[in-house]
Amino acid sequence: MPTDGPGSANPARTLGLLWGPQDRTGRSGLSIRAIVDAAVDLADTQGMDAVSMRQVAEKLGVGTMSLYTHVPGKTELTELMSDRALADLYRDVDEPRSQGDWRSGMTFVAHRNWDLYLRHPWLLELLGFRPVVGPHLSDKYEAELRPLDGIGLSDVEMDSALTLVLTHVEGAARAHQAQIGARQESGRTDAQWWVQVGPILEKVMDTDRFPVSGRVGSAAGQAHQAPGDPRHMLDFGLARILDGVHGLIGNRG
Amino acid sequence: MPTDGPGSANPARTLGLLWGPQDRTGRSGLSIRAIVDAAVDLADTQGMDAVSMRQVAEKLGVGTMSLYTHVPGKTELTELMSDRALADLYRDVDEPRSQGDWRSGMTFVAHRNWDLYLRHPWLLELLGFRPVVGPHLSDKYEAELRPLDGIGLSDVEMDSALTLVLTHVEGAARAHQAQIGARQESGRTDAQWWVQVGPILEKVMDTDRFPVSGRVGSAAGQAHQAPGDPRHMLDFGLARILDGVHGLIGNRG
DNA sequence: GTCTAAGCCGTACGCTGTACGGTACGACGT
DNA sequence: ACGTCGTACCGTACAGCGTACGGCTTAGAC
Repeated sequence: MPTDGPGSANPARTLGLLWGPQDRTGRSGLSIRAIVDAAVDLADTQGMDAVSMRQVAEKLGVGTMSLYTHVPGKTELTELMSDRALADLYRDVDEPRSQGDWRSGMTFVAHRNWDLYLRHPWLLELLGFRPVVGPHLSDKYEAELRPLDGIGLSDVEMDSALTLVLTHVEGAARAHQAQIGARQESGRTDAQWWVQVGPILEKVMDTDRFPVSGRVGSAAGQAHQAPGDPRHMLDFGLARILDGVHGLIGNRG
Repeated sequence: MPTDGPGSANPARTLGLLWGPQDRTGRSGLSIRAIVDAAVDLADTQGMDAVSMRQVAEKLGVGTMSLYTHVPGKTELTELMSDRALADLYRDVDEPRSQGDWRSGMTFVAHRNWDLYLRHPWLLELLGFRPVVGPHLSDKYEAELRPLDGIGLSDVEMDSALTLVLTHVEGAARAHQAQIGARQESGRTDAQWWVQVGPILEKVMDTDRFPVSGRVGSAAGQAHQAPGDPRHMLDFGLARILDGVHGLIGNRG
């Protein structure tokens, strides 16, 4: 019985919680929705580490164990959180309707997901487990597939292409979050980090052993003033990926 | 002071540990290398959750607090682990030398990283923080840049392209690990999961509201017999990405 | 009014990382 | 050979975690 990391032991139970009514309140006003909202708020403001059953309960003015009346455990709570986080940004399925070409549509999708991760960075810590198919994720999936519909991809290719874009954004967001986190932990900006660490690395990495990476690493470091630039990474990768998808269409004739 | 999540508060200290001598042993045979090896072995066989200071110490037949003589804390230990994990696969910098075209070279790089994550899945849990620039990562960076050298990319583009490929592989590996983890947690295969959950989803997702995703999701589910196919995801994405990079070269003339 | 089910929650257990202070040993100066 | 000192080692303790268990309290059915 792991104490950490989401991943419901009983998917059916979680599905019931996700799709069922979440507003049924008990006699102290407690409800699934209230619990999840409190947890999300805690995660947004103080990070996922602050989301403990004790702290969520305290925020609600309720005993710790009362939460277990409504939620089977922390695993399920985090799964509910990850669906709730999508509620803000994907309320209207129809918004990015088929206006414009597919490329600008997918760019919109990518930036929307980027914003999502900026707003709820803790989502990155919950990902990487069996996808939680909640109502809001379904809306999201529908909305994000539409730009790819009818442009010459097979159904399976549509799914693959979307997954590719979403995975890329997730990776870029993870890199971005890495910078933020490390920055405020060390109290140093990236530029300062580069100034401090750069010389050490140059000393330890003799150019004989690292001819290519010495040159390239310096160039990239100079260009970004940091060990990496997630925002540039997002745009560069998205451009290459969309080019690749374009080629997939073209080759069909 | 966070109790969880790597990210050294003192990067210089970690750098010293990474690049300095790790074999200096005390009077009970304890050394940085021994500690890190024990931790890696624990993570490989029982997952990252099993890597606690107490368990590592017990595995070494040593008191828990003795570890702190050699390692400042768990944060630094995990950083040392992530560099050590690269040791097996990237011992020889020169192996994937400029034989063959760049495309097959990068395919080799991608599969090598895929293998890395299969062998040490816990690496995925440590990523997403400031990159730990250890000696083995430096070897890796050098080796992986070489296929891209001299094919018409700028230095910054070389770095971007490599990052793109590596991020993609990481995402695919994360999806793969999600399947593994959830599978052995629920005791169900993906096919069984699909059989169990599929009907529930079809009932709850009326086709009026989800016209595109209903069709595409079914097709993808049928094709993969699972909510996703990480291995297919790896190949499909890599092909699109390399096509995109090829286009970047071609456009230059 | 009574009974029952469900909501609420205090306590306790085993786990975590690590601060602190004490012990014991290896090396070195004399 | 002997005292001294730095350092390796480690026992204990503390705050925090998820949650099992059992008891209390209350709303609703009859």
